[in-house]
Amino acid sequence: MSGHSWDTYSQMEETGILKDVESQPWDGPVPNLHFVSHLPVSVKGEQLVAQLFRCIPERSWLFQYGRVPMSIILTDYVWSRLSAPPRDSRRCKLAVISEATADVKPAIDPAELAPYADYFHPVPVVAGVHKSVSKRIGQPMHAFTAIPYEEQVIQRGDTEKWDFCLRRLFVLKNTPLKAALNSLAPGATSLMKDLTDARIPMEERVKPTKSPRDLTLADWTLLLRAFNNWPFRPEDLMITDAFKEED
Amino acid sequence: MEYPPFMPSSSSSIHNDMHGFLRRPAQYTILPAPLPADAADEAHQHLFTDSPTQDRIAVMDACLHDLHDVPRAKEIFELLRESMRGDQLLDVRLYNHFLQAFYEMATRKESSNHAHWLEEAWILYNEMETGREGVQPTANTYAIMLRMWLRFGPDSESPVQISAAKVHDPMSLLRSMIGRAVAPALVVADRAFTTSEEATEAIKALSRAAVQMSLPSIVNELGLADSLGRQVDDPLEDVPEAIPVMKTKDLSAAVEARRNEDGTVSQFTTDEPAPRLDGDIPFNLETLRRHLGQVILARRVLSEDLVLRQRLLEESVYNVAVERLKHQAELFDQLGLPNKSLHSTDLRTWMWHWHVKLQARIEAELANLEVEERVIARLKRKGSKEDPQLSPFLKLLKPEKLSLITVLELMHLHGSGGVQDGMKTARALLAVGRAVEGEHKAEMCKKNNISVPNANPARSGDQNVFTNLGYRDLHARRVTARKYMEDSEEWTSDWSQLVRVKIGSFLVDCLMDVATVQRSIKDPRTGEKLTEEQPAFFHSYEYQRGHKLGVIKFNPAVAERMSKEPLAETLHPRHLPMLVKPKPWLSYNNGGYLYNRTWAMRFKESREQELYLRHASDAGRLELVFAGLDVLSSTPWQINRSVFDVVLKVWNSGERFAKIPPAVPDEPEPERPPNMDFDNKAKMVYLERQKSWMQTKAANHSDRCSINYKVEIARAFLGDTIYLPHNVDFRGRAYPIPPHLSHIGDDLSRGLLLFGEAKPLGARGLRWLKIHLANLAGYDKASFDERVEFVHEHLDDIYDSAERPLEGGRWWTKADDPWQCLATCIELKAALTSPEPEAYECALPVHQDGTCNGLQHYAALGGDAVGAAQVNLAAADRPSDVYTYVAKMVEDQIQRDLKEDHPFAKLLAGKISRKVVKQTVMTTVYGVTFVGARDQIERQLKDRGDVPIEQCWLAASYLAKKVLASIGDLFKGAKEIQTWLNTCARLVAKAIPQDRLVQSMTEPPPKAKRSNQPRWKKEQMTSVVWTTPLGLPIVQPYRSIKRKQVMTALQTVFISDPNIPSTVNAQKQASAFPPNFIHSLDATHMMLTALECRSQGLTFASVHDSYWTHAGSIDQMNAIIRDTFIALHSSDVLSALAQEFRERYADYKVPLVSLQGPAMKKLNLEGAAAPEDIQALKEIVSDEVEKPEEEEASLVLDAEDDLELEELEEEVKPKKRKPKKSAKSKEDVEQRLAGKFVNLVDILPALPEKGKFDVKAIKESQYFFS
DNA sequence: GCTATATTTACTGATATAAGTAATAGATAATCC
DNA sequence: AGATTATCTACCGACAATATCAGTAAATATGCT
Repeated sequence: MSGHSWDTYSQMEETGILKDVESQPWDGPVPNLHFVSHLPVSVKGEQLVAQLFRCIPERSWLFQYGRVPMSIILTDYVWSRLSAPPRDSRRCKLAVISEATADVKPAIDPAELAPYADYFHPVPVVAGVHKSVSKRIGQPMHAFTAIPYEEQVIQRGDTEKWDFCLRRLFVLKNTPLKAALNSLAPGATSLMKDLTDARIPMEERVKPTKSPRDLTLADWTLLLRAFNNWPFRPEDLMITDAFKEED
Repeated sequence: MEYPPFMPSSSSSIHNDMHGFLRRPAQYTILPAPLPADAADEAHQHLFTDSPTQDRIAVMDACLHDLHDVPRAKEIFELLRESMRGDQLLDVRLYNHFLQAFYEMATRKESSNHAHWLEEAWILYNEMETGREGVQPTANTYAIMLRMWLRFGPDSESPVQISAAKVHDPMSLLRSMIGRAVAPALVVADRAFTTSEEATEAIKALSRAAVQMSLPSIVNELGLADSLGRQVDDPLEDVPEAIPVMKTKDLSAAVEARRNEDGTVSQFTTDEPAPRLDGDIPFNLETLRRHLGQVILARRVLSEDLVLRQRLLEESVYNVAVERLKHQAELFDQLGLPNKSLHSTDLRTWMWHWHVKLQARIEAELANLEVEERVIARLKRKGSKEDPQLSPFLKLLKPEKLSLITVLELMHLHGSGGVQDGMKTARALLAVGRAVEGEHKAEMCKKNNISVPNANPARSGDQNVFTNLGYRDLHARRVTARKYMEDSEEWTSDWSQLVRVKIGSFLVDCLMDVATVQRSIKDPRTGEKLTEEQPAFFHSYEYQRGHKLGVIKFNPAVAERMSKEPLAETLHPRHLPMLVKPKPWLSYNNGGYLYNRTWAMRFKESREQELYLRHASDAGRLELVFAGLDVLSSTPWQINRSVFDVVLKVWNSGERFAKIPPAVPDEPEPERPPNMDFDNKAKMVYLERQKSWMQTKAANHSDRCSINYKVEIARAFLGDTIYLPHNVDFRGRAYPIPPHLSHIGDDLSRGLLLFGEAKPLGARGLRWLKIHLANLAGYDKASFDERVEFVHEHLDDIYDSAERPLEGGRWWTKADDPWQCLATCIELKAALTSPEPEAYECALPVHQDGTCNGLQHYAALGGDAVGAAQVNLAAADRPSDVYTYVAKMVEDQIQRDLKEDHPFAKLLAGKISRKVVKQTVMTTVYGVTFVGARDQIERQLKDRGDVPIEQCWLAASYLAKKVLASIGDLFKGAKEIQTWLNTCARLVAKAIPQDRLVQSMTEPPPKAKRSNQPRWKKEQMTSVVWTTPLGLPIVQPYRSIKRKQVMTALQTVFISDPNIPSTVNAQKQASAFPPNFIHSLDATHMMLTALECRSQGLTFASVHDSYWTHAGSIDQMNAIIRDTFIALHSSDVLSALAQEFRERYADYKVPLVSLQGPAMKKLNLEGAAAPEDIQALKEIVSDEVEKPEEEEASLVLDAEDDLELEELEEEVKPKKRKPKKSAKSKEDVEQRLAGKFVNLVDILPALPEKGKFDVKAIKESQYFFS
């Protein structure tokens, strides 16, 4: 049983372990279920945390029970990506999604989690830096708790669109929006006028020179609204990656 | 051993000659390995040019074109000549080009610059005369200078005074010509003269000079040239090749080109007085050229109208395409429909409009660019690093052509690279750049209307090419033809990847900017119809395993349109069969298509391959390779009309049929499960399905596009005799160059092709036709008699298939190869129902395939009787089937395991079919590993469906071990040889040339850049090179190529610079060597067979190890196949290879550090005498150390640091003496193992012992090839 | 006028990216202390 | 010296990651006598 497998959770339900969990309405109180995880120090860990946040707007996975809080221990590296504010060089897709979906707060003072060897296993092979995965072992750790917002800026069913726009635009994370928009779809530059529309209050408008990395959550929300209203928006948002063919 | 009576044995002299040829003293092409990237020096430039130099040459070439910027060209030219860089690329034709350009500048410019340019020309000519720069005047040179003298010399109407250079009068030029053995007749017929008047003038001038110099023979020759120019064209022109050589008998007797050893034409002699000048027929330059061409090429040149048709075919695609687009657009305009929606749905109309707009845009942008680059050029200092200018390149073609190329290339790339409705940017940019380059080169090829040789140099009736004399003659003729052809062609330089990408990006960027479409959709909310003008293309990115991938995508409106109508417009002439016999291969890059530059070998990204080929070609060692290719290229084909009709019907129906995928998917798109919004698992499954559905759809579409090409090509060539020009891959295997429709293609392509000529079957041929049919139907494991019987039993089905292919029982569609089966059914029925079946003339190719050809060669090499029997090298009553045998071996082992209650044995018992092991057995020749074998078997098990899916993987693991072990047991000889080859390659790849060793130790590490790589690693530049018995040098290309990002208008693209040398990939070199070596052998066998078939008058074609000829000729071909195989393997191929390694790598050293790996030890342990081998290795080491003359072998090289030489010597000396006594101590040996070098040749393992099997036994094996 | 220094520009190399390590995980050569 | 760890994983025939940023080298501007 692995925390990575969706089956694990449905099996837990089947076995009745979660029987005493009371479902709460989304705008109700936090359910009596709390998800705790120590992310594996590997690619899988990053994958998992990203997936979990993306379940929030769809209210899938444990969020069927309501706004289940998550407490997660993770490496400094992943944390910095997850919590990077606008303009930060590490600002990324994950940061925007987590900011949009949940109130993420540090749970433990990172200093309490150091030194690494006192609290964690496995201990790094040697203190020196190795490569890739093993170099991350021994990094300082962070812990946070995320409570999904009652008010979701990502509407149910819109996760795909957010995913799509974020992915495409973060490719050109430091390129002015008016140029970067082009890679969204043919004619997508026309979205720019929605972002600078005179009817929008001045402070809410998004400057065409702003780059994806600098966009605030409000900016993204505006952008996605425009995208959603755009009749020419692309259709297949799910299958967008190139596949390498075999035989 | 004797052939069975029905196999005619060929004349024994041929056999002796071939055996003799294969045992001739070896001639290797040996060149130094490339130097490490950080050690490249000037001397290195001689062999390997760097990219900046290549760019400079290309810019210069482009500047010269149409006198675009002659001063700049000259500037670069002088720089290059001065620095001696890339001088192997500075062809004499380039010098001539400059002379020509100077001449034209002198004639064109109104200003007073005449004298300047003329002076430049004479200076350059004088330089050429000295021969200092490795180039010598050619006929073209003399012609240009003569023309210049006539136009501007003191006797001309407009004399120009030249003071700064020595000017040569006709006498001086003539003297030089004679000195260089250049025939004056060729000079006066040279392409430099554009009109008959000019040529006449030249003849007069030279004649006068000859008279003054008292050279009657020259006077005669020129008189002859004059009269040749007045000959009427030959009325027999169109008679096919059967009448060889020349037309007018008296002329051929009168004129004899005397050829020197190197193939230059020195003189025309005539026994008779010069023919009387015929005043009635005016002198015609073209006529003279054609006649001379025949004399020089010693063969008929192609008739004018055939050439014209081919020329039209090769040059007109773009013209045809543009006409079609235009026509379509006009059609819509004429209909007078302002209706935009109609307008917008037609792809061709769109393309036309893009083309029109793009043309204008290119012109404008190019003008900007030119100004910009001029400014940059003025600002930039000389010598500073600069990107090559683009405008000269873009000026090479007219904007309309650039525009069309861009549009067509982009449309052509639709769906490539696994991108939905789009393409990878990098590929698109390169493709466009390459297309522009190719088109320019083609234009240059077409520029001069030169005679094209027709007949094959290795014509039947010629001297036997395997004899010394015959070979030399072949060589001499080829060199002559080559010189003639090359001197008449424009020289063009190759562009670097960088230039291609930049050109591509310029054009694509323009296109994306201008191309728009009207896109209409229904607003998803309001349902209202919306129309908007949108870009037709857009640039975007996709991700592939977290890696960014730049893509160019089509607007959905365009994509939708494209998925419906496949475009035939994007076909390129280089992708089509030829209407005339391909130009014989005159050298490594001259042959095949008449008006497109084609290479005799397909290179990987490896300059080394090119270099070796060029050297071998220039040294005349490739005669038989070229001759063999010429045989394959000159096999005539035709489209099988009956099959074509059926294909067309099926195609137009759009249905799935006999491997043709349906036009619209026959499976519905997977539905979104309702629970996917909250069930992640369901979502995943859905996405998976969706993805695979899309993939199938894309695959179907690309299949249909490819079939569409085939059908279109077949349609275009219905009723024609066509030819497929061939070249070889780097191992020497031959392939037809046209990629779409050729006999090497899929079943459909093969079914659509027939030999160009039909030949009577005869009794044996009829039998073979039946056997062929059985083979195609999949009934190929039985004896010949049984196969014939099979056909007799299915005659009804066969007749039904032939008569009513679609309406009847469709028996043929169930065959393994349905389309070929249909073709054969039709032929067989036609034969059997004809009044005299045995006299029936049949054009269908009948195949003889080697059974596991790779293993056959291994068995022959190792004299392995057990293996030989398995692959039908030994005679037997019925064919032996390896796959069945191996399956049985595995099954037996499973039965044994069963007794021990092995769980997988229980699961798999009785399920080991032939099919399960087939792929693995086949791929052992390619060195398949355990992992690969397991995957293959897993797939097969899953296919069977009677093994639980979740157990497949482990079961496959269990089976793979057994299968591989069984194969190893069965083909012991093969395994040993494989290991030997692998070990040799591994050692070679780790070896370092001696001079590098000393040098790299001596010179301090360049700029103490922290290198974490040990020096010896960086010095590993040696690829495995060997020479096939036919003389073809083979260079394994595997290196660790470094790619870099380069900036373009759209994005950066990640490309490599093939000119930057990089270290070899030792693992790949080693693992690929066994298959490559075997393939180089089967290629040799095929070539020998092709040559022999030609000399015996058989039509021949091949698909690597499948040899084709007419049914009636099969017996004869079978004899030849066996003869050539025996000849090949009687020459002790492996010893020759070992010997070649010893010579080629004589002074290469292997660092012992790289032999420490377990594989090396294991390899030595695995051998028959494991401990002895180890001991031997140790002995060698101590020998090395003790030999005083082997200084460098005992150099200590620390693995981590680059030590100074002094340090080395100090360290070495004490060690050198010490080990003598303690050589036996294991620790000592091991200690000395680290950080030392041994001679590569000393540690090459001994050849595996050869078994008892005598390869001559195949004479009696019916099923060897069958 | 001319070199020394400051500033700008060009170039190179490193790094992050997405996300069920593409559908899969065992052997082996290479690399670290 | 010996364990650990990246790298394959069937040959050929048709190829191929990229935007951004930090650090450095080179070029230009500024400063100084």
